[in-house]
Amino acid sequence: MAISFTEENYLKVIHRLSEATSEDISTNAVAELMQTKAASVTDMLRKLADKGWVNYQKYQGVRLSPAGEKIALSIVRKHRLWEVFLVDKMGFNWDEVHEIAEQLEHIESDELVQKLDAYLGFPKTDPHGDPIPNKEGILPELAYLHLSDIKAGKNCKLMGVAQDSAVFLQLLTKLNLSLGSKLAIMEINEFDRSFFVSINDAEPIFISHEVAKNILVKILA
Amino acid sequence: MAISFTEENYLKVIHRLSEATSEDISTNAVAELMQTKAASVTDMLRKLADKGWVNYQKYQGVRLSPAGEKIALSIVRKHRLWEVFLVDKMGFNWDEVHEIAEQLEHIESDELVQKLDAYLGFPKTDPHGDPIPNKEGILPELAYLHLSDIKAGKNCKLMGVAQDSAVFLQLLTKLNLSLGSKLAIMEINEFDRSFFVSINDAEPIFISHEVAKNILVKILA
DNA sequence: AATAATTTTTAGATTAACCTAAAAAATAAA
DNA sequence: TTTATTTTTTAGGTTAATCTAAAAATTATT
Repeated sequence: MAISFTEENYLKVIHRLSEATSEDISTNAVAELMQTKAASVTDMLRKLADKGWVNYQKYQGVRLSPAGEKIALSIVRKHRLWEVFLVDKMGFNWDEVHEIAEQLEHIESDELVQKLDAYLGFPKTDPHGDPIPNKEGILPELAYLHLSDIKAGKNCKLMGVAQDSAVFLQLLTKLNLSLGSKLAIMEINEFDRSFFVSINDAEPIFISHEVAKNILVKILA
Repeated sequence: MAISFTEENYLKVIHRLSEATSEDISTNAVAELMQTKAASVTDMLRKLADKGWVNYQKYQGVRLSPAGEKIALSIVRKHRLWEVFLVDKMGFNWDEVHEIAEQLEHIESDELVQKLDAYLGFPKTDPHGDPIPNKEGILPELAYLHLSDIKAGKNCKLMGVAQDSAVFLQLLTKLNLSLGSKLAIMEINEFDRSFFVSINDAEPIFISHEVAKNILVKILA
């Protein structure tokens, strides 16, 4: 069954919201991420339900059906593979690729995706550390922790970010933080919950709680 | 001014038709290439004229304005660069890339186009021998001849094709013809105007006039 | 030059995706 | 448990791109 760019974007957004919760997704939540009005979302949800891609009962919220989940994952897969392409092959910075990948993710050609994957060396994550679903749509659960949840005294490694916005990524770059950076938490300030950390063994600096919340790490042994 | 995929496709089609003639382009000609109805074309031509991309007087046909020409050339540029990418980097055959490039040509990012161009080594032609317009939209005029116009006894080199359809390209591949192939015209049959040619010095074979018409060559000294 | 044939345009509808404003349902607060 | 608030849906419209059928203009043919 044919699918439009818009429908793909709705499925992607519902998928994204579903990752954060096991509850049904509200019309308003979808509207906000889609940058549209709730009334438009209601129309679209009915349509997506007719096509069998979501389960939707009015006033009860929405969740993806298995068919919808499969489509959403294939879009996420394409988005993240193209991001790897843009950074690794085209030389873009990690804060520059999101918008372009938003376009490229809609290119339709299974064969291209497969060849691209091979060309990139079957990457496991995108330039922000987000896992790339495989061909079967299986998304490896990477159980990373938010830096904001780590205790003082720990050493950890930056494995990903919880947000892809250009301003946030540019800030990380300014702080000399990128995938793989080593973080030694010297101190956490009670007052504003800011972190005093040494990055790659350099002089420690301050990182706001807001930033720490959006940094994903694993603790080093 | 914002432009839609559809508008881009209309400009591209008008550009393509304009290459073959200096006359104004008819509504019907556009309708045929756009696979749509003449009435729809009329609507769109008025809109494109309002936006300043074409010159259009009703019943008198249409031609691109300088602004429209610029847009059309940038789409052609992207289409051909992506085709090179698909063949050279992704390993597709020359008959497999047209449809995918039709999608990729609408990706919006000047920076990506520039980086892609560099990554591909600033190619001068696409995998079918068609010239790639440069950043300024200047399209080198490659004055190739149709094989059907060459006299018996001549030696020439295959420089391009006048048609990108998969069936045609697959036939060429079957005949062992590709960009750069050497063609020695042994004989031209008066009856059906078919060509008896030796390809890369192999045993001569027959090529129909229809095929010869769509092969672009330059004569070897 | 008049008629026939073809091409192009207009008129009026349709579909997808969106909107605003009002009504209905669900949830929270008094 | 009523009342107030918030969320969601319905109703009715808009815009872009398309369509069919009919009218108008152009071109070709006697």
